[in-house]
Amino acid sequence: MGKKLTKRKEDYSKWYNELVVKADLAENSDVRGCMVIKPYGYAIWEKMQAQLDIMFKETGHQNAYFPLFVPKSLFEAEEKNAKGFAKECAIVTHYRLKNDPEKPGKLIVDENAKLEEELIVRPTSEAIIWSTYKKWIQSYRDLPILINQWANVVRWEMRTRLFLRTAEFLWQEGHTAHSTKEEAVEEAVLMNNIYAEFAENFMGIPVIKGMKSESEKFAGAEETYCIEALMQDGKALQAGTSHFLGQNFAKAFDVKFANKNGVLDYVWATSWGVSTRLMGALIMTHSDDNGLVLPPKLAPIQVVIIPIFKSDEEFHSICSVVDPILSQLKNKGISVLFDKRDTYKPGFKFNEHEIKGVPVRIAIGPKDLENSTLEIFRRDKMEKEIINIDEVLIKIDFLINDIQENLFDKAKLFTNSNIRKADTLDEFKSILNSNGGFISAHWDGTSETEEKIKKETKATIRCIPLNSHKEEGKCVYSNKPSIRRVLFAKAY
RNA sequence: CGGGGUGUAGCGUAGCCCGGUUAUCGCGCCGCGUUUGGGACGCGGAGGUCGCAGGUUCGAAUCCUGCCACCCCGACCA
Repeated sequence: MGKKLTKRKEDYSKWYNELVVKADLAENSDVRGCMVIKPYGYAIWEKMQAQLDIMFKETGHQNAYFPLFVPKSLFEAEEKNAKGFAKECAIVTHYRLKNDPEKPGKLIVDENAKLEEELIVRPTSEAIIWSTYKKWIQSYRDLPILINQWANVVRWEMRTRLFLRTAEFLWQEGHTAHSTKEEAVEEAVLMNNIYAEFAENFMGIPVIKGMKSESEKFAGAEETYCIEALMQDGKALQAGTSHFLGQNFAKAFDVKFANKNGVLDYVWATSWGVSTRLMGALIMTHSDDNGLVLPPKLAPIQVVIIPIFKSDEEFHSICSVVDPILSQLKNKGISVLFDKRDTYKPGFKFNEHEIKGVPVRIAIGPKDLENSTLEIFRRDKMEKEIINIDEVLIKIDFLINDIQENLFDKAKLFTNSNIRKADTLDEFKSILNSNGGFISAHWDGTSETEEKIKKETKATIRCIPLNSHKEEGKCVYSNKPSIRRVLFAKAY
């Protein structure tokens, strides 16, 4: 294993992969396209889950759990949705194995145990959930239903990448049912806003809120709202989506309710989700050549304390200084690790915790004991300073807030300075070839043009930004009239 | 599913073209000693069906055939 990571643009994938493995977040598993999330990586995911869960519950949602298997007849009920996912499904066809008569000790599929109806391993749960909602909904008094599910899903992608695109991934999926269109649209927008708030305030990832074009919309949705983020290599990453599903699923699964006037109507729906892909966004937004950089709000270890000692005696003197700091930090709810391992040298520990992105590091040794000082280091700026022991709590408080803010500000500056306007196709192409990033350009609104631009440049419409104002212009490709700019980028 | 590539120790690799002692080196791992304020050093050690199955040959990691797996580029995608 080499010692340094080098994040050159052309090697960005390699850099990313090495980083994920070295920081002990995850690794490729022996199962095709699947990933093992290691304890340290999972701890970050748990922190993200916990925060999202709070935000969902604050907005009236409840958690529930639905089956992993979707009978094919349910799966195909909503045609657009089924068609959209058909090419990437894992399918259960049998329920039993038997001994191979030809090869002792080996097993083969028992053809007698063929399922009457195939089961699809959920690529998303709309079908199974809406078939259930049908039983739950009769009256407007049963609405709204605001449910979220934490689950794994399977999408048989041709090419996979740690966290960004794995055959199996973890996510949350919200599925809500409403009595009016307005309320459902409001819900879809609300959840997109919650995703944006989470991304920016907790992950330190600036995002652009927008709507998907027709061709990028979720299969089965009327509108797809999304948050898009820009990675350090100039490629965009879809970080979360929230869909207004109209009455598509209600019609497909025959979910009707009696309104206040006693008239039957189809239920209005939304669904929304974020996945372990957010981990990829986190890694690619903040990390540097020294390894992972974590925002304090998501760091499993916020502060690491490294003792420097030669003898047991020295170690005990250090402990007498460190112990009160430990308990004070714990009382404040700050997660701290006292790395007292004597099997590794301090220099090794410094590097290890840097690779793992621990925001604040404290080193304390004999010199400090003499002077009542300690060394404090911030991971984001790689700066260290010597402070008096009395100041340590105040300093840590300051750093935890400051690092969180600094990471966001830095990423925001990067994103903002990588949104460029293009008014001709040549300009468009030259931006893509030199800098990457988002390109704000006029578009005639047709899927044909979008497709042609994609073929010619590999860039796609990431979103139609929600905050964009109307502006008369001409489509960068077709020259036809356009009323607003949209954001293009090469995407993950 | 098209086009290209790679399989050698836990990881990364040399050797293959041109067959020939005991399969190379680095990291990691184990033991002992010295070290410990930025990824320690020395000495010793363990670890291999050379992807699998056939074939050619006195002899195969090396040549041939088949199979399998994985990676990269396309199409697909959170």
